[in-house]
Amino acid sequence: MSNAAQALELENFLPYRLSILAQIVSESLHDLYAGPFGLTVTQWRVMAALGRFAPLTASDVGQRIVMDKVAVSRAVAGLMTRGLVERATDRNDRRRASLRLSARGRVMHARIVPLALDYEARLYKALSDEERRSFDALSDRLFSHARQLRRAG
Amino acid sequence: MSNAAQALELENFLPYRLSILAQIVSESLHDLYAGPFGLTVTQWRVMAALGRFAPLTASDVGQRIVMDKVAVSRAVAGLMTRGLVERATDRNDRRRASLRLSARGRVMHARIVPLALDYEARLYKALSDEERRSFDALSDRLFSHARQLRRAG
DNA sequence: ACATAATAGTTACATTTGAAACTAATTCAC
DNA sequence: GTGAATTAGTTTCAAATGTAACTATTATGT
Repeated sequence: MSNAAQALELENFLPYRLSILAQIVSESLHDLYAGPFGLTVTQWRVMAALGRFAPLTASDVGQRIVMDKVAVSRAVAGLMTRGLVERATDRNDRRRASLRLSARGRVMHARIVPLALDYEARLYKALSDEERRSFDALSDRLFSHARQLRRAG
Repeated sequence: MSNAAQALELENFLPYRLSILAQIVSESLHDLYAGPFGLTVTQWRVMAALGRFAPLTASDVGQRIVMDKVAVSRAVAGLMTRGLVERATDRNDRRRASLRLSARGRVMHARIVPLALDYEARLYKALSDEERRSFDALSDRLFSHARQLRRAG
């Protein structure tokens, strides 16, 4: 058993590598919709969630996109101000309100989705089809495992 | 050529998946050193860079850990206040200052590194050795490619 | 039925972060 | 050598974010 101190090689350290990869990808994507459409990252994610699963309550949105309720509330407020999202209070439970994209919101969503998918496609060109499937599977396993570790402490 | 609108499935969308994976890993790691040692993510990264490559200028640190100079400046200020980092102005170019961990900083660094490596090891248990090598290689390719795409626009 | 607790969502306050302006020192052009 | 442009790093101000407290409504226990 060696007692030599292990070195932390930041450039090979998985958490660090994941962080900078996610960061550069997120920034690249942000470039596509921030300028032209004036959306923040959180606003775009809310729109993406509503575009796919509406109607959703704010809590549902938060669960979908792993974002706390305050962040969702603020993003929704901004989207409502711009008329991109509509809210309707639930008749049976007036604490809840279901959210959906407005007509304008759907138009914007329909413009952004192809840009986002195109960027994803260009990114995936770094990998062959088989490599892509492999990466997706492995990253899923890492995610599930990271979540377990977090719960376990 | 299909003209059917493609759907954006957030849960399968690579940028989104990378984002939440990096986030949960980063938060888990943060739990290890934030409470016990009172460091922010950026402060810890600066310490990690200095622990491995010192002496470095603030700009060098920024390049190593992909962080802008304002963030580095603030992290270093905090670390200096706590006596964890030392600064020495360059004699030949007094704009520059070389940074290194202080004795206290080295002690703290030496305590955190094993915790970080242990977390990484536990995380990697989700994968076999071969899968790990595969994931590392593929994520490297994605990173390089993402950087190229970013430059290209 | 009534008090207590729980849930959905918002608001307020403090901290963090980012962009741009700024200071100081050095290099470059001529 | 002098003025303009660069570079290193800090400060300033505004925007974004997190935590905790808050409002309103519904559910629960007795």
